[in-house]
Amino acid sequence: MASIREIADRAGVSISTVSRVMNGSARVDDDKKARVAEAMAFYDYAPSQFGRALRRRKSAMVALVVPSASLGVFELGFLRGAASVVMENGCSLVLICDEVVGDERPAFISAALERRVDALLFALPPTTERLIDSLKVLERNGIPFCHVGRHAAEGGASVYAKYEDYTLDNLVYLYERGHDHIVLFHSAAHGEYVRRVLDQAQRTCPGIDVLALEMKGRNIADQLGQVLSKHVVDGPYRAMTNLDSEDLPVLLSLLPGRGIRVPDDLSIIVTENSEDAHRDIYPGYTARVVPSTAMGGHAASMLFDMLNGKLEGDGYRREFETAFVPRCSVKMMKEEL
Amino acid sequence: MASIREIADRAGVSISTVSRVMNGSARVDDDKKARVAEAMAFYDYAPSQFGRALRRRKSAMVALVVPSASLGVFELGFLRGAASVVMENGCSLVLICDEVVGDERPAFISAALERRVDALLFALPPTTERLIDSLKVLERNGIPFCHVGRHAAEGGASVYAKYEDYTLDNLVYLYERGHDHIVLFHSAAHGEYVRRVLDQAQRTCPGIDVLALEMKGRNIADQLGQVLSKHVVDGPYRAMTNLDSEDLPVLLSLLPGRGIRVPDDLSIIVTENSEDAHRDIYPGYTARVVPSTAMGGHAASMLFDMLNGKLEGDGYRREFETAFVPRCSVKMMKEEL
DNA sequence: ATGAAAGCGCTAACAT
DNA sequence: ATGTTAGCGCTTTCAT
Repeated sequence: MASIREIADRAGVSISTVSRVMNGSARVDDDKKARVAEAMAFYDYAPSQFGRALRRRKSAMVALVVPSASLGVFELGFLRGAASVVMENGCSLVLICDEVVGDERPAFISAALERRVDALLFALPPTTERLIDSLKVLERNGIPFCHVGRHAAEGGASVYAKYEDYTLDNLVYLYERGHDHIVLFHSAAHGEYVRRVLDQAQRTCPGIDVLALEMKGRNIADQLGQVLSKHVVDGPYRAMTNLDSEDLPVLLSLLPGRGIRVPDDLSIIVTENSEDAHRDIYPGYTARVVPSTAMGGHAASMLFDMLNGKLEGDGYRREFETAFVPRCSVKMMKEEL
Repeated sequence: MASIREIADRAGVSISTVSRVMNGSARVDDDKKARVAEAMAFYDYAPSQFGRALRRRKSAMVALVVPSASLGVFELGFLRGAASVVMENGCSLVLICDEVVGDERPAFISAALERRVDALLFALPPTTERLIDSLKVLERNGIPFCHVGRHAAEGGASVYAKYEDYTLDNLVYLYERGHDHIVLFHSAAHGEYVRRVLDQAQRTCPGIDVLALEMKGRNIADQLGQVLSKHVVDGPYRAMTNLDSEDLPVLLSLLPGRGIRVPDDLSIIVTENSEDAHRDIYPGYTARVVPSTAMGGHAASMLFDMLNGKLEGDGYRREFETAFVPRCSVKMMKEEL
C-alpha cells in the first residue's frame, strides 16, 4: 500500500502538497493537482487513517457495543440507523460484540479505548454494575456515549422507547376490553422495569392479574409451549402481550395442537422491534412498533452533536414514541368504554 | 487519553520498558513491571492502536461489507459468526454498510483501504461488474478477502451454501410428493443462480412447472398476497419453496382470508437463514436451514489462515451443507417412491 | 535489563 | 503557491 511519500515522488511535489490536494486545505496549482491525482490513481492510493488519526488526534470511528448473546431484531434495527448516520458524518462504525456479563474488566472498554474511538453507542441499557463502572471510565476520559434505556448514565446520553409506558398501555388496552389475566413477556434487560409496570397496572386496573415471564435462551418453542399448556389451557390466562414478533410464528405453530384459536381463545399483542423490517407489520396482529432504527440514528446524531460541542454530554435524553397498531388479534370480552 | 510517554514518566522508566511490559516482548525487572502496571491503571491506559498499527504495519481490523439494503437474517448470522472468530484472533470487526449499486467508485473499498484493514469479508456474492472490479484492487494490494457465493473471485476465498443444490433438492422433494406446479421465491442476489436450477429441474423432473419469483422491496404482504390470489386461488400452484422464514408469518396471516389451509391446499418449504436463530426452527414447517453463522465464522477463519500464510489466497472455496428438516407443511399428493 | 533513537504516514505551523 | 520540519504513539534495533 503506497504512502503519501510515493505519491509525492511520482507527482514530483512535496508531501505537503499532496496533503493539501487530498484535503483541499489550500490552493494548489492546477498542473500539480492533476499530477497528484494521476499518482493517486496509479497507486490505488488511499490516505492512511492511522497517520491522520495520530496527527489529528481523532479516529473518525464510532463503536457500537452489542451483547453477542442478544443480536436480534432490535439490535439490527438500531445498528442500521446508527450506521447510516455514522457514515453520513464521514466516520466508520466499529462493531464490538461482547459478552456483557462476568466480572473481569470488560473487553469492550479496552477495545474502544485502544481504538481511540471518538464515541460509543450501546444497544442495551446499563443495568449491571460492571457496565455502569465502564461508563465511568468513558466519562473520565471525555468520550461521549449514548445507550438505550430509561435513565441517562452520568456523562452520557440515552434513547428510550418508553418501555414502561407502552407496556402499561398494552395492559390497559387489554384490560379495557375485559382481560384481567394477562401474560407479559419480557427480556432480562427489561427485568427491572417490569416491576414498576406491574405496580402501575395494579393501581390503574383494579383486579388485574399480570403474569410476568422472562424469556431466556433460545428454546422459545419449549417455553411458549409450557406457558400455553399451563396458563392458557389449564389456567385462566386469555391474553398475551409484548411477545416479540419474531417469536410469533413459533407461537402460532403451537396453537393448533392445543386447539387454541386467536383471538377467540387467546388475545395477542406483539412487539415489532423494528419500524423498517423487511417484512410488513404482521397483518392481523395487534402490534406495538418500537422504532429501533430511528433510535439508533438519533443516538448517533446526539453523539456527533456532543462531539461538535452542540450538546452538553451530561444526561441528555431522548424519548421515542412507539406506534400502536390495533388489529384483530385481540378479542373484545366486554363493551368498550 | 494518556500515552506511553506519561506511563513511562509516572513509572520512572523509559517508554521502551513500558512497551516491553505491555507486550511481554522481553524480561523486565519485577519492580519496574509493577510500577508500570500501577501507572497504567492510574491513567486508564490503553495502548493506541494507531501508533501500534503504524509501526507494525497492520491494523488488526477486519472489515465486513454488507449492502445496507439487505441487512437481514442471513447477514446477521454471518456477522455473528464472523465477529466471534475475528475477536478470538484479537482483531476488531469494522462494519461497512454500503449501497452496493451505482457506478462510481465504491465507497466501501476506499473505507477499507484507508483503514488499512487486514482483510475483508463480504456478506454477498460478487455479482455486479463494479463489485468484481473492486475485488481486483484488493488482489493487487494483497489484501485477503472472502465472499459468499458459488465461485471464488480471483485472489479471494468464498463460502457457499450450495444454493443451487439445495434449491433443486427442495423442488425434487416436492415433485416426488406429487407437486408439479411450484412457486420458487428468490432474492435479487440469487437471480443468476435460479436459471440454472430451473434447467436442472426440467431435466430431473419431467413435466415440472416452476414459477420463479423475485422478492423485492419491503412490501412482502402485497407481493405474497398477489401471488396467493393469482397463482394459488386462481391458479394451479399448490406448493411454495424457498420462502424466507422471516416472511412466513406474513404469509400465514394472509391465508385465512383466502380460505387456504396448510398443507391441505398449499405446501410450504421455508428457508431458515440462520442455524442459531433466537427462536427454534418453525415447528410444523418443513425447513431448509442455511448455516449462516458457521459460514461467517469459517469465512473469517480462512481470512486468518491466509494472513498467516497457511492458505494460498487464490480461489479457496468452502461449501456448506444445509440441513433439511421435514415436517408436516408438505402434503403428500401421491404415494412416496 | 534498560535506554536512546529511528521511523511508520500523516497534518499543520512555519518558512520561503 | 510550495517546501521543510516537528511531532502524534508506538515498536524495535542498537547500544550500554
